[in-house]
Amino acid sequence: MGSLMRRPTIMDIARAAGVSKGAVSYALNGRPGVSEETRERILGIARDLGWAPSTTARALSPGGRVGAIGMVVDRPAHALGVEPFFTQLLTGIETELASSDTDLILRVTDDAGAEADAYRRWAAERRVDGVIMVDLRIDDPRVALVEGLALPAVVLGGPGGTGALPCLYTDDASSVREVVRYLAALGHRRITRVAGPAEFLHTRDRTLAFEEATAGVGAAGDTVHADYTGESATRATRRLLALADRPTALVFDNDVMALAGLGVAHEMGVDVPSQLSIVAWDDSALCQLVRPSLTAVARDVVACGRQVAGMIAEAVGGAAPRSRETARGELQPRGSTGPLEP
Amino acid sequence: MGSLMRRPTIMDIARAAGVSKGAVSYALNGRPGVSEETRERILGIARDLGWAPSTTARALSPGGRVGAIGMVVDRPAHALGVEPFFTQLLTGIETELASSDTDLILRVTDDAGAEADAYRRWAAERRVDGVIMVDLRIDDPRVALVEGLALPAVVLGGPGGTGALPCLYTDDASSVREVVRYLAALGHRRITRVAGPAEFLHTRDRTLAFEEATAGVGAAGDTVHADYTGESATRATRRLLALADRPTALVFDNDVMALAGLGVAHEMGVDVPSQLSIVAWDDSALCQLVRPSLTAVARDVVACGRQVAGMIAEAVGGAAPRSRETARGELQPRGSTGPLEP
DNA sequence: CTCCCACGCTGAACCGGTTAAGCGAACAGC
DNA sequence: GCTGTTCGCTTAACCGGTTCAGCGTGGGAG
Repeated sequence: MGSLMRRPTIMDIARAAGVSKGAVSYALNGRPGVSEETRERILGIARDLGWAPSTTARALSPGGRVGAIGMVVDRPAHALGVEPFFTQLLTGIETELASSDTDLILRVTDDAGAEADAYRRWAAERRVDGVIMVDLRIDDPRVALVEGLALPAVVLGGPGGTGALPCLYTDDASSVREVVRYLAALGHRRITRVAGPAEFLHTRDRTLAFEEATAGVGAAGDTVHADYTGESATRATRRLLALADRPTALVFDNDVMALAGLGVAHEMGVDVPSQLSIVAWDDSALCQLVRPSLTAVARDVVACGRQVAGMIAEAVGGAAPRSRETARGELQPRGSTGPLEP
Repeated sequence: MGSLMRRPTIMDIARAAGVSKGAVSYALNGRPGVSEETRERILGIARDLGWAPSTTARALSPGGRVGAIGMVVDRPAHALGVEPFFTQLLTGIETELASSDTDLILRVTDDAGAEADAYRRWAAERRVDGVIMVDLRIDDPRVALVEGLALPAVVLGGPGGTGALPCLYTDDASSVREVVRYLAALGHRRITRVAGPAEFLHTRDRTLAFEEATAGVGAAGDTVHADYTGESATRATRRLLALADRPTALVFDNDVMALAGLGVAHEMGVDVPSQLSIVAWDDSALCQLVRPSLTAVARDVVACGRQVAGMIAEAVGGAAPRSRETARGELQPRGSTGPLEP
């Protein structure tokens, strides 16, 4: 009864029950091969002994799971530093994975080559059962790579451009329309969007929808690109607000950039919202802490994380990959938007 | 060759080289037991075949590395959502681990029991080579648990209260003194600190240092506790600013709470900095994006992450555990602090 | 020439599970 | 009463590595 007891194995259970190793395995996995009576007895002993399966050993048998999902986040460190989106996504994924005793292996890289290497290594070493892919790019080479590795995967993004991989997508276009109509109704006719990097698929989708929607309400709808960091948004906003016919409304592709934009407006003496309206794409606590509070397109990112984790669990289980749609973002009007007051 | 080649095992290498399984193992692990010539040949074949070790199999036999470090973050989801600290730490850890092909296994839980379970399971199944412990509490039971599990570990926090575990600590006390002297020099005599949860060790250390420092300059130095979220700080700040003799300076234990405090001041018509000075403990891009920009105690959290990852790598390698000190936080004066103007 | 040891390698056990094959007993069908 | 089947379990191989004991060989020392 020492302090450093070896943890029980199925062999220990077998000895205690007076049966063979195999019988214990059948019993514990709910498979036929043992009588109901013996099964009960074995389960009881396992419980008494505090037995827990060794995923490591299980993974070794053909077709076994290793009990881990991989995710690579390929963003420059400074971009990741402040963005709530990522942390919220992580939280959602974790809560879902925890329920099935699955670990998340996370890798943060700052170049695409390292990301590809991670997938290759994970597949070769059987370190993960599947991967979650985020930040889908246009013609993303990772899709073919992961398909080639025969690694179960779910893409957060799309639809489209994900090959045969199932994806979890959002109807960004309708949220874009909602935002544009809302701003148009407030009287705005020069609306500029400070978007994320052009290579992201969802950036392009939003841009197309934005152009269509602004044209639809007879407004000028330009898009400039930044990289999700506050600094990049600060530069872009300074330039935009210095224009002769500066926009009267700005839509930022994330909350950090919107925050930066608000700061620049303040610094340049442009009042929000009487002279400039600001909309943030992702909502987070930040948007409500700042004054004026930021009107935002709120998505339940935590729920997204849960969903995508559920999907990868299914895919790992061998289910047919079926793409799903998340709840679309909803506009949360707050203090940073309003009618123009000359 | 076929599209779906089974990945090579050491047995395949052994066959190709005409030697035994054991010899291949010795050769690949750089251990004595094979001639230099044979080793070269085996390594060449392994390279040609594209062999990669199966961590799963390796973990099964006693004494092998699995190439993964575990970290549990036990904070309520909403608290984690916005805080840059965590993401920056993660980034630092990752950059360091990536250089040694080590994976990070991350678990986000919201109760201490689940955290303990994670350590136990990881240790029992040999899923990780070591763990990084954050958010050290007073009389933290995790220390004894992890020591008992004989799991290599490094604590981010301390010094003190970490038993025999090595830790990476910061001299918070001197930063506290710097902040208090700075505020006192500006004329502040009622300084209140909105701290993190009282159960964290670093919270207590800062509180003690704060009481001493404020007493030293003849100022009133109260501490109230919040939970690092914007909401909790909003409530606390509203209460504090409504007091008859309200504080003239507030020190918040993280950037998100400082942001919330700034919002409340604005909402209550208290001008920052002419009527109220605000200091944020951790610095981040947020502090510079907001107006007025927030005076902050800047620590290089990314560097902390790198350091702690380096330390756990050492500990896993069997090196003697030696605690280290990180660079202390430096005060970054910005727009949110200034002399009182009646 | 002999003895001993170091070297380089082999064979087999082992880690903790899963699973196919086999086997005796009970039981049903004809 | 004999055959065939099903049930309940055992045996043993297997997953992909690591590691220890053993063994033949060659070389140096005496």
